[in-house]
Amino acid sequence: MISQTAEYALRAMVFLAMRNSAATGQEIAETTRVPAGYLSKIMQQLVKGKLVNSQRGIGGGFVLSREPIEISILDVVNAVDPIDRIKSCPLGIQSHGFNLCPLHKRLSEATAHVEAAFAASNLNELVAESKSPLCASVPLTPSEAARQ
Amino acid sequence: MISQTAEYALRAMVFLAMRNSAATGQEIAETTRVPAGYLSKIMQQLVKGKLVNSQRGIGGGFVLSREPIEISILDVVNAVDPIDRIKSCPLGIQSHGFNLCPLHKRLSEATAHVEAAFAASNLNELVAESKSPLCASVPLTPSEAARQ
DNA sequence: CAACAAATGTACCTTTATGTCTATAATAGC
DNA sequence: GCTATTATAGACATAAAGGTACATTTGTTG
Repeated sequence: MISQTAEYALRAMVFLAMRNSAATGQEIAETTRVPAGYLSKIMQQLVKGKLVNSQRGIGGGFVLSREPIEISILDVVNAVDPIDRIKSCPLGIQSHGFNLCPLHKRLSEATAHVEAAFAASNLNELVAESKSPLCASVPLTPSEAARQ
Repeated sequence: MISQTAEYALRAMVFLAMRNSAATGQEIAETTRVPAGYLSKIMQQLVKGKLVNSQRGIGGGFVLSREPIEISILDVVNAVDPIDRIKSCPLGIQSHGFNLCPLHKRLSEATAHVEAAFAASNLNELVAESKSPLCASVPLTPSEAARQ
């Protein structure tokens, strides 16, 4: 449904939303169980997407650039892994203007619905319903780790 | 949203649904603009998934194994590229039984909705609304071809 | 200013998805 | 049985996603 990268980005953003202070890449990586090196790349994308601010040096780290309620799941996903909505049929008929064939109409509708759901949800909701930071307060069992 | 492979599989299935006779891999590939070699692998997956029957030799090819109305988009997608619905939080907490954290709950709901939409749609619908075979009755313009 | 802590940038590696090619096996018609 | 035609199977190639490692830059602190 969403890429691994988007999943990682969402975990990091939810984690940041639960904190009031800056968090280092290391902290985020450990808590959200994302490979540290890879996370740093993702964080850079989030910085470029203006969703987080970064600060180097001691006491530095990453902070949300605006209130959690102002950031949707869609914002996060789009920052790292843009959903490209089907707008014209990939098979290329334009004889009906920009109509899509029935198949691609349905695929496009499904995408649109997911986009709408993601756009309607914000980080504040996710935090408000959480007691523990994400789901990460319990270590993975070996079989769970294998499934990752 | 769906993989390239699933997209190809769907095109092939819609094409088959519009025909009453068997179609060879070559025919399907040309009409649906799928690389012939790759399509043949996909067709094999559809055979294994019991969605189509195959017949070798002269006059052979592929045919739907049951009525188009009996085949959903979800059937096709699952045959080639199983959607793995999030059932337990990938971060591995089970302290609330099998509850998901709010983030993964939403992702799971989005997936479920797409699955339901795909399950509710059948090949017959797609064909009934189509005049031309898929959207493929008009050749691609160079710019469209580039976008593929 | 020196030393350190953190993000940033870059190069490389691994795995998976996508695509190509060739050989093999089955089927029908002759 | 022979041949043409078709699917099947597998090896191989390429591209993209995911992941690792390390050097570089920037800011903070003393």
